[in-house]
Amino acid sequence: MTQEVRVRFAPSPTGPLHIGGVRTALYNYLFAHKMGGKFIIRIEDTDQSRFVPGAEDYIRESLDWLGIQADESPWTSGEVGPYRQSERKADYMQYAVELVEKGHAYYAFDTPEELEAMRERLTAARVVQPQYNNITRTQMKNSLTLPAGEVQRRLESGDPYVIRVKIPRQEEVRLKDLIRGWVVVHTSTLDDKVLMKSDGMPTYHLANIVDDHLMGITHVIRGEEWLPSAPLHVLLYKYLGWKDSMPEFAHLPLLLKPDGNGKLSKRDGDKLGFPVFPIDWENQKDGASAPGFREQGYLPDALLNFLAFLGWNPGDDRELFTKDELIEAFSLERIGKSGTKFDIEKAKWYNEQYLKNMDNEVLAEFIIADAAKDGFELSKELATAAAALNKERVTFPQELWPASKLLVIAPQSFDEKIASKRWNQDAIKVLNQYISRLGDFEAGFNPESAKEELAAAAEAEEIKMGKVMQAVRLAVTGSGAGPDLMRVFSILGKDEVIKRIEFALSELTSID
RNA sequence: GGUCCGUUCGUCUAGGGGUUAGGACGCAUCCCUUUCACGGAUGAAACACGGGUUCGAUUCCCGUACGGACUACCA
Repeated sequence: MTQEVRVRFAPSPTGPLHIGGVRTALYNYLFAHKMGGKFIIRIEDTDQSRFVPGAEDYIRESLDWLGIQADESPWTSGEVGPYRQSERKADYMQYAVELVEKGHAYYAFDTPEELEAMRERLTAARVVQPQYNNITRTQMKNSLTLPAGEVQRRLESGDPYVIRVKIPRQEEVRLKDLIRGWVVVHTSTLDDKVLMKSDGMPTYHLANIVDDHLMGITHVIRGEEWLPSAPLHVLLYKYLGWKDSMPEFAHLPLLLKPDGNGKLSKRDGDKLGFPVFPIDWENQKDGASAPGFREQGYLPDALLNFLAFLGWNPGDDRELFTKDELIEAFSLERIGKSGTKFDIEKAKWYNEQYLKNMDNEVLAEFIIADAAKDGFELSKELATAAAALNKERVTFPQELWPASKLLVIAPQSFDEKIASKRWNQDAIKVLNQYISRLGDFEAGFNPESAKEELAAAAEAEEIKMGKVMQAVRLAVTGSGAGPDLMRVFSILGKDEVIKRIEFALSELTSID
C-alpha cells in the first residue's frame, strides 16, 4: 500500500521570509505535485518573544506572488488544522507528559541564573561543551534529582519548570537522509533539549514532531541547519511510539553568500545590491525595511525557475522550465549535497529570458502605468509597439518606459559627443533631402519604406547611407545608440520624423 | 573546541574506473548590424591535496586541508 505523500513548509513569523526559505517551500511544493500529494503550510509561532506582526501576511503574500499555493494552510481549509501552532497549544503538553511518564523526559526547575552558573562552572573546568546532558543533569534541579515529594510540591505550587528530553547515555541514532544517505550520531554528543518551555509553549523539536505526526506528514524537506537536531527528532518519534510512521527526511543544502563564505544573509544583499527577500518588507514595529525581488522587477516565473536550479537540476541541458515542467522533472534524488552560492547575474539572465517571451500586450500595461506616473497617457497601440521594440533590450519591466521615452518625447538636446563626431555637411544634406522626399511621400510609412526613402535621399546626394546613419539617429532621438531606427521611424510616423529632423537641423551646427 | 555535513571552470552544475571532463551564467574575441542590445560562432577557465585499491582513478577507500551547519526555555 502506498500512502499519499504529504509534505509541509513550516516557517516562523519572525520576520520576512528569506529567499532560502522560499526555495525550501518551492521544493516541497514541487515534490508534492510531482507525487500527486499534498503541500501544507504550517505557521510555527511558538516563540512569543520573537513574533513579528505582519510576518505571517508577508509569508502568505510572497508565496502567493510566486504561485506556490498550499493545499492546506491557516488561510485555506484542511482536515488536520489548525495550521498555526499557537492555536494547537493544548495538544503539546499531553505528549510531553506522556514522555515523562514513559521515562524519556523529566521536569527541570533550574532558573536561567542557575543554568548560566552551570555553564560558567563547566567552562571554568575546561569542559568543551557546557551543556545540560546525561552527565550534568545529575547536579541540577530536576525530577531526576529532587525527591518525588518536592517535585510534586513544586509542580502544584506553580513553580516555573520546563520539560527536558532524557537523552540516553550510550546509543547510536541512525537516520536515512534522502539526500545524504545514512547519518549516524552518538547520543553522548546530544544534550537534553527543552521540549516544553516554562511559558507552556512547546519548543520547535516537540511541536514539530507532534504536528508532523498528527498531520500525516510523509516527507520532511527542510534546510540543512536542521540536520544536527534530526537525531533528536528520530528519538522522539521512537519514544512517542510513532517510529513506524516516521516521515522520511531530506535536508537541503544551504544558500551561501555570493562572495566569500557563509550563509546568505540580508547584509549580503545590502552590500552587493540585490534583494534576499521575495517582496518588499517593512517591519511595522521598528520600521526596518528590506527590498524584495518583486519590486525590483523580477518576474515570478523567472525567479521560481532560478530558485529551482539552485541546488537541483534535471540532469540534461535544459534550463528554462515552466512551473508545470519543473513539477514534471523534479526529484529529490537530483538535489545536490553541497551549499550553493547565490549568483544574482544568473537570476537576471532568467528574467531577461522570461521578459522577452512575454506578450507585448502584457508588457504594454507596465509601460502605460509607468508613463502615467510621469504624466504621459500612452495608447495601447503605442505601448504595445514600444514593448516589442524594447523587450529584448532590458532586464526588468520598469526599464521599458525609460527605453520607450524616445517614442513619446522629442529630443530637447543632443548627445554632444556624437554630434561633434557625426554632425557634418553630408548628414545635413541627406537629412534635408530626406524630409523633402518625406513631405511628398504618400504610400504607407513603415520600416521598409522609411529605409528606402532614406537610401534614396542618400543616393541623390551621392553619399553612402551608412556614413550618416549615426547623425540621422542623433537628429531623431538625440542619442547615438538605441533600438532599430527604422522601426522607431515607423512608430513615430512620418510627420513627427520630419518635425524632429527640422528641429535638429535648426539646433545643431555642423563640424565642417 | 566538539558533533555532523560537504568539496568538478570565478559561479550554478553534468558526468563517472579508461572522456578532447559536457552545458549554462559571467568574461574575451569575431560575425550579424546604422548604433546599443539581441542572436550566432569561437576562446580562456575546473576534478582541493596526500596516500591506498587497481593494468588504470577526477570517479572507490582512508587521511589531511578547506568550507558550511549546529552547539538557547530561537526556529
